[in-house]
Amino acid sequence: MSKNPEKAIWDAARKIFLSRGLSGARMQDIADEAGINKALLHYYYRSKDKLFAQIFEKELVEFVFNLESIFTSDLSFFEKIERFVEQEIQTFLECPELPLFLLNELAQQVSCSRSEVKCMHNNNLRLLFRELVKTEIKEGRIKEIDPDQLFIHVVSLTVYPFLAKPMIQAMMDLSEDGYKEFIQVRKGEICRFVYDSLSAEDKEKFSITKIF
Amino acid sequence: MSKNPEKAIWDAARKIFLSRGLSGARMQDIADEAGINKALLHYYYRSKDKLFAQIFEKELVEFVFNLESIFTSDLSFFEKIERFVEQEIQTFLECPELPLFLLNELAQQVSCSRSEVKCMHNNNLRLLFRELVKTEIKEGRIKEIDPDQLFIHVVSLTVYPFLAKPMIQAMMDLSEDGYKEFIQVRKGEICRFVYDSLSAEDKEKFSITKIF
DNA sequence: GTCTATAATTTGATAGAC
DNA sequence: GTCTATCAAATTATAGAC
Repeated sequence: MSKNPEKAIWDAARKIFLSRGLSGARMQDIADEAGINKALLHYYYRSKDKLFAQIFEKELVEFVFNLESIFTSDLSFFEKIERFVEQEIQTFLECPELPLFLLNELAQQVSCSRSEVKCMHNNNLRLLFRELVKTEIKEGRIKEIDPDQLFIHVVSLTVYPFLAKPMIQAMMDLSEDGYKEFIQVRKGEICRFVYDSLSAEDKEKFSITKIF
Repeated sequence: MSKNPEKAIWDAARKIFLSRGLSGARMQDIADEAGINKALLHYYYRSKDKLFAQIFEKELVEFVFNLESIFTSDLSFFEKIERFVEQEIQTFLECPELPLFLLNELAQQVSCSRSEVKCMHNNNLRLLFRELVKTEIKEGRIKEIDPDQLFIHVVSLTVYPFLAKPMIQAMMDLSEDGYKEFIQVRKGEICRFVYDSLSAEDKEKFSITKIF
């Protein structure tokens, strides 16, 4: 390795874990990627599980934390949403495996009462957003909507295309560049879609046909 | 096992693979789940990889195939979308691990030129939807929008909440029942959100502030 | 067909020289 | 600290009795 071994191992492990997950990753592959010997992994990080746990927690905390700052800024509501979408997309274009990695490993956690999950529960991202939406509704700037559902709307529209990257590429026959182009265009499309929906006049309400 | 062993093994393997993925699954666990001996797994399915490949392909093909029928029905456009959302949600409430399983294993595929992926590429789901949207736009019943983006919008809104189940439960402090309730409510919310957006009057167009 | 026993291989982890 | 060599456990796969 060129840099110090601890850092080299961290970077290598992050790369391998993110692309193959905990159970799919091999210590030998991490060592090779880091350009050092397998024994050094254990010297610096004790075990595979400990190494993974540290990386996973850091990625998760960082990810959640990054989002909070946006909603405390002094931008307008739609600018906040736009900023949110932009930041998510920028993050995931730089590291496309991140969302699938996080969600997949979260789903594998035996106990969901671990510190990382607590950090999500205790974060005020949801509360911040809830207050923002309530205000917008009260002021009559957007339609009535459940803030939690709206939050999931925005996150879904933004994150899903990264989770489904191979499926989207296959269905739409996109090259790597074509996919990135699709995502770039999508940035604006998401904002417009959300804006249109929240600004819509009240017409006859869309009634759910009971099919089942 | 009570039923015939081949079927028992299939069901057990499906369950284990869906919850833990290929690399996380153990042949011993599958044998235990099926109530038979490990050697029988190999007798019926040769190897772990072959067993997995068969199950994965079946799940993927079935999943894609089920969706096509909706868009060839004689429902109205919004009823088709509603039906699509309902069917997806029903499928995933019955098998919540399915979406994460499919997307995760698709992302792990070394070569994305395998038959399963070809089946997606060659399916006409996208083309069917594209024509539907074009017609609606031409007839002036919905706003102008790229059909591909709209398709991903609808799928995102529907599928993401299942992919992010643990995160949503943690953030919103939901029990198992609370989560199901959230999803049920969401069914209507998605339809309304999409309907509102596609029906919105043209106002001043939402301009993307250049932040970066 | 189904089992027990075991082989063959992979893989996480450690001992010990330098 | 870093390496080579090796162990111990886990895991896929098979041989062979019944």
